Amino acid sequence: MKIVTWNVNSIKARLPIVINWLRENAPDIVLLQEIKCENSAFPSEFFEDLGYNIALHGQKTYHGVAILSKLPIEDVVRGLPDFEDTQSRYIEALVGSMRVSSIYVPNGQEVGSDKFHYKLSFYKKLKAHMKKSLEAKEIAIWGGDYNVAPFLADGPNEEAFKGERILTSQKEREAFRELLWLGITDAIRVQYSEESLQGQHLFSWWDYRANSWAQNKGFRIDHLLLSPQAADRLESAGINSEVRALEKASDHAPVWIKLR
DNA sequence: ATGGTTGCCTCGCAA
Repeated sequence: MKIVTWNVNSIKARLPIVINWLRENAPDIVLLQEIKCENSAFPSEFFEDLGYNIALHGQKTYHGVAILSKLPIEDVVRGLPDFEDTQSRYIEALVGSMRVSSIYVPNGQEVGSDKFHYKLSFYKKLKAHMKKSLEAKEIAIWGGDYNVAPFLADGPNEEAFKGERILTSQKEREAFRELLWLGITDAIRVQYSEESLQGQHLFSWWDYRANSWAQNKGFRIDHLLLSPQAADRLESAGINSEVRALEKASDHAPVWIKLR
């Protein structure tokens, strides 16, 4: 069972790249973020042709999340429960015996700004929802763009973690780690420890600006978080960073896991 | 370094 999360930064702009990647990698479940279109504008037929069922929580111009699955999709939840939000950032569904979520956490723009506080409140509600979900003892996978680089190995250098920068500030990293403290597993980090050679520079996002990709100045901000029942079945995990080098690439690469 | 680039029913905004 292969599951991937990918912030595509507009599904319409990314359609050929995404379709090709799905054809070559054939994941069973695809969690998309930043589709940047309303449900009615989503190019569903291209994905249906590849055998995917589709659940959408879209929005025009900004945000928008989706779940694609070769197995039937049931019990769809749109929007983070108990969180008033005009932005489409959360969708959850039952796929077979698995509960899967596609999450686009607010960027926060600047530490201390209104958007930053919105980001922290999103995290607070996400934590509450995850805590409740864990009680069901299901195989649960929360994948998405968390807009936080949790550990020092998840950025280009120590400098990137100094001061109060967005993606790496103390408050953001703590908000993310609080999810882990619930008993949740960060799939990439459990496969590749911070100390290991392979664990270095496992980035999922490179800014379009400042020649970040060419210099490999990226961050690991896209994560697949697993309930204990899912973590017990974790076989392998990885990031397809080579996709970032393609013409017209998203600024994010796909992050995947295989579960037994 | 407050720049840089990309996408959007765009001429500013969010990332």
